[in-house]
Amino acid sequence: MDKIEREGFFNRVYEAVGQIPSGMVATYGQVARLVGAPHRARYVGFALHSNPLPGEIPCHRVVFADGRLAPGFAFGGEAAQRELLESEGVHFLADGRVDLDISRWPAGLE
DNA sequence: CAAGTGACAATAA
DNA sequence: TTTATTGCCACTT
Repeated sequence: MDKIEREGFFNRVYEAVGQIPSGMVATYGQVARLVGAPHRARYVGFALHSNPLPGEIPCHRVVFADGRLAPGFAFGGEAAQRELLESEGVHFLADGRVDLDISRWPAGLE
């Protein structure tokens, strides 16, 4: 937890996302806050896109504040992501959104 | 060096 | 209620 701060705020995002357990999802804003960037939500997603670090960064576990996914993700679409998250054990709403009420990773953060 | 861009979030209409 | 716009701040060109 000390070596992470190299020069990239990105690396912190990677760490935070990498700590998301299966069956859980974190929102960009939450990850941003965890890395110490309450208003850098945009950049959190940018970090994942810029440097996917395949295998180290479960981007599919990161969703919008509404529990929604990006309108044109990379895995093949939001639908593919839904399947993937369901496979992890994440609950979904009828609206196609993640059930942040239970699948929210920083449970108890507040 | 300056301007543009971007997997979001919050507020306004 | 949903849709549109603005603001954020670091990285890219």
